[in-house]
Amino acid sequence: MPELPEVETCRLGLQPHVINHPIKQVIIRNSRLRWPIPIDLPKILINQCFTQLTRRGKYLLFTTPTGTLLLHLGMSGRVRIVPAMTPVSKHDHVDIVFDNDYCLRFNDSRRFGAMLWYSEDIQQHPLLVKLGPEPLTNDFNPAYLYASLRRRKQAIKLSLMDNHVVVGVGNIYANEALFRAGIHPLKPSHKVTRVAVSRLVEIVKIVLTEAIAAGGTTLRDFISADGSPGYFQQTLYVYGRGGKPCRVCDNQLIETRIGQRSTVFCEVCQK
DNA sequence: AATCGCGCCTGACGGC
DNA sequence: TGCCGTCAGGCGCGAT
Repeated sequence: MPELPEVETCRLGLQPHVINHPIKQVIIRNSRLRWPIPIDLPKILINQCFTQLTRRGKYLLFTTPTGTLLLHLGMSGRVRIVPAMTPVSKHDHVDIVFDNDYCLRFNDSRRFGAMLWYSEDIQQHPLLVKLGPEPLTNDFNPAYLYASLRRRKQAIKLSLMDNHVVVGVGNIYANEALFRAGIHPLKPSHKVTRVAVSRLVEIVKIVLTEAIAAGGTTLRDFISADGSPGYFQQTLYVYGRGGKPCRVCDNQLIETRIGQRSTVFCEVCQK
């Protein structure tokens, strides 16, 4: 389940292998992802190069001179760079083959992912245009978040996971950031104090940055491996630890559901 | 505009 | 061993 740090790690790992390598073949074995892969994608991409690989939220954006390939990994999506001759495995849905006979291979068992083409300004794409700020930029700052939360009565955890508020904070990091900021996940958004909002902004940035740094250690063998997810290398305080003792105060962690998502917190440390 | 619940999908896991 | 139900979860979307 890639969160922003995994997507960023993926971007950094892919970059040297996909930029400025002419594409000679595109193989679509299964086009039924969240939305169908455009049928004419091979025709569009062949003989082009990706000139840039960027990220917006959890979307990877492969720029070409004629448009942008948009890739989302959903829950189970993985991309690897492998020799084009490598035998395919179950759920290997797409190969983008470069002229050096390596290919970008997309595998996605649950098919929540997406691969789309957009020939206009990608930032205006319907899936991107309404997204909130990137968490690691200065657009995500205490003044912005406080103003944004004031209009919202829903649980702070839901706001934090809402792409209109800030992108890239999924369930794992929402749980972790709220714990580390000492904020109860059910607290109504507009009741979180200025001070707590400031702390939350800072913590979100720290948690994500740490995770990206941890992911970086797996980059070395990116070509062969499906890099193990960065968050496993990060100490998790609450996620997946319901019923276990809090790492800070030893009190038993509470597990509940907020918006159909598993939520773990410490009722002593989080107010 | 905010908010809520639904559904897409497969693999892992527990119970019998 | 096998079958079946349940859970996991990003996130767009439609309804309110």
